[in-house]
Amino acid sequence: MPNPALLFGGALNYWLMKSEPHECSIDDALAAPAATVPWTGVRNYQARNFMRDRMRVGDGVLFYHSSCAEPGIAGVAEVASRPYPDPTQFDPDSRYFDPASSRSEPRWWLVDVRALRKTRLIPIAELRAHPELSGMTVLRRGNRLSITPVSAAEWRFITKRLMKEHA
DNA sequence: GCCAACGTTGGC
DNA sequence: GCCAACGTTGGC
Repeated sequence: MPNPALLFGGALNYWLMKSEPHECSIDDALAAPAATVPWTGVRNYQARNFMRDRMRVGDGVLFYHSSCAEPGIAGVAEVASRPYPDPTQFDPDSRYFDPASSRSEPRWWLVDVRALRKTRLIPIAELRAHPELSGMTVLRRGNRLSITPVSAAEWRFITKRLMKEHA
């Protein structure tokens, strides 16, 4: 088995990951040990597949606050672990418990995410206002995916331009 | 709280 | 395997 980094040309991928700030905000993530949090609770197959099959340690992450007063990008993070089974699926006391899953055949996988820095909040309306970002998956009508891919161009535009502007 | 959009469930 | 009903997401 060749090194996956060779197969993928060593190129990193970029992602946008939604978190509800009352569950885990960018401040919460930065305050965690090693500024790292397990991305628990994803119970959507497409989002799971991104974490389980596509993410690599070091991938860039736009940390997005959702279901809150000010939805938008709140910080920059990175993928900090390889995928592993989400422990909450085995915990009967967890709201994410999945009785249909088993330790021998886990259904739900996650990665650890390390917060790198908090940024000014970039509201979703501002993202929509930039034609450069019109192709972003997260902006698509009716999108509900909590994890979506971000292109290298979108990543550059957001991190190098929007994050340097003032609100 | 509304509601569009979409994923999941389950009867057939 | 179809598809109606239902549940959830998440911006507004």
